Amino acid sequence: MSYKFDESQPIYLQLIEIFKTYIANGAWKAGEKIESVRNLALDFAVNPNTVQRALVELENIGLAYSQRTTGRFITQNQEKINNLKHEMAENKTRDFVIQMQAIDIEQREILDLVQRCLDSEEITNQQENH
Amino acid sequence: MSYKFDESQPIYLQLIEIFKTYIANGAWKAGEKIESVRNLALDFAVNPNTVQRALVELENIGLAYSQRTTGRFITQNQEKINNLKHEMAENKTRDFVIQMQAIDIEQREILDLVQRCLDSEEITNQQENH
DNA sequence: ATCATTGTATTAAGTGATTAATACAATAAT
DNA sequence: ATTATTGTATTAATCACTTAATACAATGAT
Repeated sequence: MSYKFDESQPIYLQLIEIFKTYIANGAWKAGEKIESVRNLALDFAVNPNTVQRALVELENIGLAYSQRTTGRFITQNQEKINNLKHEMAENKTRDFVIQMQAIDIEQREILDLVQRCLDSEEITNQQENH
Repeated sequence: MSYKFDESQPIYLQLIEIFKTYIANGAWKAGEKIESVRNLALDFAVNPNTVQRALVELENIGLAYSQRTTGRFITQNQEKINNLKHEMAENKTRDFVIQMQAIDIEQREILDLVQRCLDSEEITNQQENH
């Protein structure tokens, strides 16, 4: 696995975002057991304490739960996962729009840029499928 | 002025982003003198050293220059400012699209979310104009 | 000429994130 | 029963960011 972290932000915050992304996109499914703290630490090449800190946050927001010696699991509440996905999507969209308006990009231009970016990504994906 | 900083990221990096935004949206115009390090530090309620660090970075990327005791100025190269704006817009768009695809949002849904967000922002702006 | 303001530099201290090295308790596997 | 693995907790050390308190040199304003 491995991962390139952004040096400008604490790793545990980036891990939270990564784990939430895994849950939102279905890589980690409802009720599924996730890797142990120690294995995740090996995968991401960070200290187990740093992984632990991120996972505790996942529990605090109800996305995971741990059984002392059995392991850690994703919430079995599928609706909670659906909500997570929708909230992440809306938050990211709002942040994006606010940032674009802050640098004085017009509405039509914002939509055009997104459309153009999606088109170029699509071509990339097609190439990868060959 | 004042500002609420994100605790998850170094302030000097956030200042760089803020200053670049000022240049991109025209709040700080080409050739214009900008406030002194000490005044900016007061405005943003941070240490002068932190402002200095951000401004040095602005110089390193050619967006500003300083005259030892006269003050600091925005680049007089308007094209460089135009390029900054375009690059910021494209980078933010690419980051946004990649993040949305990471949480498995379809292309049409991405565009719909942006459109819906723009619509709601527009209503807000209209209300503010009364 | 004098003084205030400018960018710049230096040193020290404090804070938070991270790593490191352990240790403990509970359960599953053997 | 024994062993390995699990989440969890603790303590110390390191590093980067930030603040703080200065100081210096050059220029504009008076």
